[in-house]
Amino acid sequence: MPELPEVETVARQLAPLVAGRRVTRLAIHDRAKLAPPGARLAERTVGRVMRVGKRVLIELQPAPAARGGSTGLGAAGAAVPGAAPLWLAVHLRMTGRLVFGREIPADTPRPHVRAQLFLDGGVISFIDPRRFGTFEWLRSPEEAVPDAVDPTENAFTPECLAALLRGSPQPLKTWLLRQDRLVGIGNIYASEILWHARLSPFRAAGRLKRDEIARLHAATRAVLTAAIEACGTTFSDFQDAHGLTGSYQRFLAVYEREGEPCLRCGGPVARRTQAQRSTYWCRGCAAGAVARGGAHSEP
DNA sequence: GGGTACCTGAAA
DNA sequence: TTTCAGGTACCC
Repeated sequence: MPELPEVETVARQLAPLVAGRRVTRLAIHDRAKLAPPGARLAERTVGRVMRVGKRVLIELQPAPAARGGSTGLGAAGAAVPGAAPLWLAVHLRMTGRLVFGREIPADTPRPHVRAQLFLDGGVISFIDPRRFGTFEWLRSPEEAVPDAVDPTENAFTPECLAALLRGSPQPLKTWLLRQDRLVGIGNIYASEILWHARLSPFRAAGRLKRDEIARLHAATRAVLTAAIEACGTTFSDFQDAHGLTGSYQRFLAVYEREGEPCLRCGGPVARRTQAQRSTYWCRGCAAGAVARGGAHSEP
């Protein structure tokens, strides 16, 4: 379930459930996707849980006994095992989910449970049918910060967006999926954002006019904000006791609505494969922008 | 850039 | 049986 709003939702919902709990052990049920942490895990305490880009970061604070010096160094200057900060960075990719459960499950994990972090009074399970998800150990959250702008942050302004777009010949939809310019937008929200901005997915990203960039900026902010408020978009309805679900699917304007009437003009929603992914858009609504800005192989 | 690969399950 | 799926790394 992972675009920016879904990952943000996971981090927000997980944080209060796990903060302050003591770590007991980590279990990897899948082939090793995660190297040993290189530091002691037991006796650490879960600290912050946050989203960075599309990843969830879980802070594992040093064990109290090892916390004596804030430097994490012993008297001889050697690193004290367990004293260094440690962060578990999880990328959910296509089908990954992080679920917190209060009961410790039996030794035989449920299907698709690839890893579990056992805590006092509960367990964080990583469930991932397609096994695309990834784990990584970090020493600080800064290591996860991508060289790209987070569209929910204040630094994301129309001027910032204009600078990012400048010179790119890529079609807008493809450009929005890049993670090295703006982080967090995936296949659902790319189509949704462009519909709200009344822009064709096939326009060259670097050729937008000032007012079009303003519309794209506003739509990006509005769609992501609304999706976060709705706790993201959920299609499959797993019935876990503590599974996370969102409700933004009720607000989707074009995604998976091929042939249905456009909510704005009533024309049919179109679908076309673009860079091996489905793009949904309304020809009629995007046509105005095309007429003014010039088509980029508009079908 | 585009194409392919990584995986599995659901739906057509 | 084939196609499609919320992502990204890697190949020419």
